[in-house]
Amino acid sequence: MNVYAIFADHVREAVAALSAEGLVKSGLDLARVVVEPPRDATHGDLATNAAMVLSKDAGLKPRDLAEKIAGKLKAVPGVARVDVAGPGFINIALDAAFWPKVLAAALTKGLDFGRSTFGADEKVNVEYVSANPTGPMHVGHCRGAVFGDAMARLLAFAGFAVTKEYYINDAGAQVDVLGRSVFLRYREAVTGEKADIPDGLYPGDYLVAVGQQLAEMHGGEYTAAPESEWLPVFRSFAIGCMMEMIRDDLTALGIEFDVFFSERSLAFGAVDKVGATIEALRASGEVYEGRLPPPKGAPIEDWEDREQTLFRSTDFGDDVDRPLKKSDGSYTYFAGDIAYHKDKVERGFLKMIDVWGADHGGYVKRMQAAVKAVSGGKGSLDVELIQLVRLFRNGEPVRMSKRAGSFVTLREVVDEVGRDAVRFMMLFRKNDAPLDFDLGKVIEQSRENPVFYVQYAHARAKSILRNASEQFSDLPAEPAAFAGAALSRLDDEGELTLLRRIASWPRLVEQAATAREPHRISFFLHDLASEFHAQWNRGKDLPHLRFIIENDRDLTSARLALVHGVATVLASGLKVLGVEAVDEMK
RNA sequence: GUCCCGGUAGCUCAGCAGGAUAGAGCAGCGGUUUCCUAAACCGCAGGUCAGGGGUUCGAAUCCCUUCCGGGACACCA
Repeated sequence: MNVYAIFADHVREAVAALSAEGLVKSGLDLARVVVEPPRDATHGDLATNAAMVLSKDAGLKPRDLAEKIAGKLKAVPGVARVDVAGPGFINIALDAAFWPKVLAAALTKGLDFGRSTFGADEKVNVEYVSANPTGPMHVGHCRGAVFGDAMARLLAFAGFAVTKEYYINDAGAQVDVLGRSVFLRYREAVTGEKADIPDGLYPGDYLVAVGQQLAEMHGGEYTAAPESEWLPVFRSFAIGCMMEMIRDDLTALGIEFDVFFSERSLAFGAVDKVGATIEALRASGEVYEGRLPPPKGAPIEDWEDREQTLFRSTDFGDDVDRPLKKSDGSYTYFAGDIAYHKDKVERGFLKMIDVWGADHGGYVKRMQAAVKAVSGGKGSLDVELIQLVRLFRNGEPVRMSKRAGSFVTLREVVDEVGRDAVRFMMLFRKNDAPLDFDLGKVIEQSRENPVFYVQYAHARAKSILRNASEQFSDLPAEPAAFAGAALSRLDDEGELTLLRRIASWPRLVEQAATAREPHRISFFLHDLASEFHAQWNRGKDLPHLRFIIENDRDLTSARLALVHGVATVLASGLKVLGVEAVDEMK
C-alpha cells in the first residue's frame, strides 16, 4: 500500500474532474505531478506540487489552481484537511485513523510489505562481477559484486523479472597466461623442482593445487610436450578451477547467479556467433572496412595505420568508430561483447544493466551504441560504474601489491569482518563515489558503524517483543495478529514519525529501483533505526512513552504493533540488501 | 586534446527524477543510566552547496562556462 502513489492518483483525478467541469483546461501533462511527504511534519501528512507544475499550461495562478484542486481533494475519503501554502503547495492532512491502516497493512504483509508490481514483470538482465577467471576475487571486485546483487534484489522486489548474469572472460590472452602459469605449477608438481615464475605470468600460490591436480591426472605426459598440445587442456581445466573458486568467494558474500555465460562459447562454440554478429551488422551498414585516425593523448609506439573492421558507433553518439578485429585477425573484446549483448536481446531482454568498474567508463558509449544496433533500437543498456574502494585498517591505508601476488582477497575481508558488514558498507555510499572501507571500524559496535546501528535497532525491537511476551503471557507472537490492535492510540509525535517512515517504505523502494540506487535503501534503514532508537530513549525520561505499559494492555498492544512494524520494515529492507536481520546482538 | 565521474559544515558523506528554513555521522562543547540492551539518546555550535552566467513562480538539483581532483582514451580485458 503506497500512500503516495494512491494520492497521486487522487490528485490526477481531481485535475481531470476540474477539466471535465470546464474549470481548468483539459489535456494537461500530469507527468511532473508528485505527492510526497512534506519537509515539515507540521504542514500535514502529504504534499503535492500539482498546482505549481500545472499552472502555466492551465493559464491560472498557482495559488488559484491550488484552491480548485484542494476543493476536490477535500472530498477524498480519509482526508481531514487541505491547505494551500507557500507558492502553491497543497498540503493534505489525513484522518487520525489513516496511518494506522498503513501499519495494519504492513503487519499483514510482513516481509512482503513494500514489494511492488511497479516493474510489471518486465524482463531485466543484470550483469555484474564478471571478474576474469584467472584468480581469486580481490576486494576491488567486491563492491561491484555487492552492488549488482543488491540491485538485482531491489529490482525483483520492485516487480521486475530479473536475471542475474556473470560473463566469464574465458577467451582472451589472459586465460592463455593462466594456462602457462598453471603449466609451470604442473611441472613443479611432477619434477619436484620449484618453478621460477617469470614476469607476466600469475605467481599466486592458488595455482599450486591446480598444478598438482593436473599432475595427478596426466602424470608426466606433458612435461616435454609443445605448448600447442597442453595449452588447451591446461587452460580449460584451470578456468574451471578458477570459476569454482570464484563461485565459492561469491557464495561467501551471499551472491548467486542465474546464468554464467562463457565468452569463449560465442566465438568457439558450434557456430561463430561473433562472426555472425559482425556480418549481420555489416549487412545493415553498421560495420565497414576503414581506417582510424591515430589516438589522441599519450603517443602509442607501435601504432600502425591500417585498414580494419570497424563498428560505426559514431552513428549512435560515440566519439570514434571502434575496431572489431585485431591485427592478427582475431576478434576484439568489444566484438565478443556485442555478440553477447545480442544474445541477451535474443533471449528476450530489452532492458539490460551492466555493472562495471569506473576504469571502464570509456567503454560505455560504444557498448550502448552496440546495443542499439543489435536490437533495432529497441533495447536499452544502463551501465552503472563502480568507483574504487580504499581499504584501511584503523585509519591506516592497507597496502596492496598485485605484482607480488599479495593483494587482499575478497575472502580474507569477508572472513575477517563478516558478510553483513561488507555488504552493508559497500551499499552505504553512492556507487559513483569512492568509498573508504575500514576493516577496524566495521566490526566496531557503536553508532559510528551503520551496520551495527541498523542491526541493533532490529535486535532491540525483537528484545522489546520478547520482554513484552513475558509480562503479558497471552500476547500473540504473529505480527499480523497486531493489525487489529487499538492503533488509534498511537498519537505521540515520535510514534507518528515512525508510522510515517514505515508508510514511506513502498515509495522508497520504487524510487531506489527507478534511480538504480540501492544505497537509498541503506540510508532509509539508518533513518528508521535512528527514529526508533530515539523513541526508545524517550521512554527513559518519560515512562508513559515506553512501549510496554504494565497496566494498559491495549496501549501496549498498539505500541507493540508499531514495534513489529519497525522490525518488519528493517528486516524487509535488510533482505533487499542481502544483510541478515539479527534478533539478538551477541 | 577529447570523453566520463566527482567538488555540499573542520573531516566522511546524504539530499528523495526542480520545491517550503540545505541534513546526518564523526571531530568540538554541554547534558541524560532506580528504566523495554547507555552497544543508545538529547542539546549547542558549525555553510559563498567550487566560481560565474542562464532557464522559471522556485535551482545544491537542469543548461552553458571557468577552475580543481580522479579515471579513460586503436589492435588490453
